[in-house]
Amino acid sequence: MTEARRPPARTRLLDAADRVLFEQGIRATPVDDLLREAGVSVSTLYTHFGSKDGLVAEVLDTRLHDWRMVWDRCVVAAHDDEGRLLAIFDAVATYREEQHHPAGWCAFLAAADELPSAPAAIAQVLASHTDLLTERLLHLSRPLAQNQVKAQELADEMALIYTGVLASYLRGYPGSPVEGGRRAAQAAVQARRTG
Amino acid sequence: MTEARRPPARTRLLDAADRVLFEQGIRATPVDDLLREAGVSVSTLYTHFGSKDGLVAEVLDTRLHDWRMVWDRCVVAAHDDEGRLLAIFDAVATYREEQHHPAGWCAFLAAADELPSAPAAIAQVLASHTDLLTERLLHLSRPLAQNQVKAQELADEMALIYTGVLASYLRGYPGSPVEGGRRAAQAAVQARRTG
DNA sequence: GTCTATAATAAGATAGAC
DNA sequence: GTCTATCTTATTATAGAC
Repeated sequence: MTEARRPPARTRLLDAADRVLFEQGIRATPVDDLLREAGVSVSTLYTHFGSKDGLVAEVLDTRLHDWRMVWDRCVVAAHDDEGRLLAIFDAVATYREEQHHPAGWCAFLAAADELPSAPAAIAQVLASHTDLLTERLLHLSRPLAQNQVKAQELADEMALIYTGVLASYLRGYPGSPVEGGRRAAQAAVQARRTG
Repeated sequence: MTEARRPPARTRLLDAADRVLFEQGIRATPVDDLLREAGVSVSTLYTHFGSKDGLVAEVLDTRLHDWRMVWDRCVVAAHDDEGRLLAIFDAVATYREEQHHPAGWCAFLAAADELPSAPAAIAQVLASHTDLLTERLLHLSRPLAQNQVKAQELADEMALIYTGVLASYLRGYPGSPVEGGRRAAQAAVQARRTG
């Protein structure tokens, strides 16, 4: 049996944090759990990341990068304007299945809730995530709206529905939020077409 | 000047907890902050509520009671089926303005995120809140849908949008979630009418 | 019986010495 | 990487005031 080479401690810690933090809750997870899960020592954490918050910031950064790529891919795969706007729901489903664990809801919103006085590193990732969301949704809404105001309204509704899908995983209801989200988004698009 | 009578320590602590816990974050708020804010001693907390979680459970219970009443009022004030379904957004606006502080997002979702291994008392309030939401939305959706399946779909979309409105306060975008939520909900109702 | 004040205990985050 | 020390926080215990 060829033995798999063990990744460096820094990588193992990042992976463990990504796996555990957002299932157990950020604050609910003691650093000891992460250290045990990763098989690293306390010093590894504090020399590489400075603090638990520093580790969280790096994990969030990786997640933002992954999310952006998945969303990119799904937008490109769509074949018309409506499909490109609705691609965010494909992206949510894909991201949860492929990239990260189907448990948990949204790492960014969880961080916003649990770390209200977040250090700059975390606050900045959250802001980048929100910027990506708002700018891209507005961009994708434009072709489907008669004017700039209507486009902004549609984009806001999309952000609302998307956020609702994520938070519904936390609530545990409805059972398949992505499907309901897609239906609600289609209705919003259609309303702008007929109205 | 007639001096206002000071409410009992138990009440002061409940009020302080309701004010502070969901603005600062549940876990981010040390009990000392609540004690100082309420002007009570440590023993008061532990004799009356048993633990910080016990206090949280009681505050959530009060909030559920208040929310149910506000929602009731707004449903009764509406004058047609669509208005009664959409009344949940009036209720959100009213609840935030009148009953509780406009900061913070949703006490129940925050508790679900921050206290994943919640004691029974808290888990039960959260379940009651979700039950109220799902049952009432389904009830109010029935007159607007041709059959039971469509009614359930509409109710799911409403729950999604409602949850999105609340979580949008956490995200800080869109700026006026209630308005976008109402538009999205109207589109969902209309889609079920035309489709 | 309700409340306060204070100290002791235990767990967790952080930091540094080795 | 281990070990130890410090700081914060939740919790409990003790003792006393109204």
